[in-house]
Amino acid sequence: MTEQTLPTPALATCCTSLTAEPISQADAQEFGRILKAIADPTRLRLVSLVSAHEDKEACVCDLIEPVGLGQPTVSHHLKILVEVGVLHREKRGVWSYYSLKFDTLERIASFLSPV
Amino acid sequence: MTEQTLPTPALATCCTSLTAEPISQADAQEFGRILKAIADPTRLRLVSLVSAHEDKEACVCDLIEPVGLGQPTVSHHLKILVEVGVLHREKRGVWSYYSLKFDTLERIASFLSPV
DNA sequence: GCTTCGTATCGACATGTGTCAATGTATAGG
DNA sequence: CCTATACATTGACACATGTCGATACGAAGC
Repeated sequence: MTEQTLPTPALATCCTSLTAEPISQADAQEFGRILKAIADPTRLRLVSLVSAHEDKEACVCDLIEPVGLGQPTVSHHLKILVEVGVLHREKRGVWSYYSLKFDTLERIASFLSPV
Repeated sequence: MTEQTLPTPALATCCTSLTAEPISQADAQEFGRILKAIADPTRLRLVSLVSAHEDKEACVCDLIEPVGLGQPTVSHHLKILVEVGVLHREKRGVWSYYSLKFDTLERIASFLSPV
């Protein structure tokens, strides 16, 4: 069964830029939320491992060893990344397969990209 | 007098990508450090306000009111942004003028940008 | 030198965060 | 059913972080 991320809190005109004009408090909150999810070494490695993995997806068991943390901790981090829409989770049988949501990452990248 | 940011911890071949291959623990640490500095609503607004301000620079007194926090708090946030090389600080007389360091922001943006 | 003004630093506090061990849940095989 | 497996959730803990008030610092004007 394919799961869904949070309903994107409707805001931020299609392509808000950090440096073009003073961003709103709401935009700051929203982008801060996503950035906070990425701004952790372990989660950066998780995103990296997932997107570089075979078929561009990975289950939890694929990630535990390379990351070197316990299974609950890895699951915890993955949940955070799914919640902000950086990763996508699809459950097949007993396994949870995680994959990258390109558009979210691209939105952040172009937001940060200076004019 | 013009001040200097931390000596960039030499690593990360010119243009590491988050999604191309599994990033090293060191790269994760380094990019996490910068992202953590940006991943705060207040600091996002500060960066935004600075880069959108007249002459693309601003002193602390310009930022206190729009951000709505105390002066020590604003100084604190600015210091964090300078430490990771997102902002540049130049002291002229009694004022500290902060400006954006484009290259750092661009490095982060291209790091996050999916292939 | 004293005062004033713009910033920086310090100490304290509440809150948030990363981690783990233990436990819960759901799917697949026998 | 019973068990084994893969994962999620919970509770607890140490630690980091955002904020403030108070204070220190340093340049400029008198």
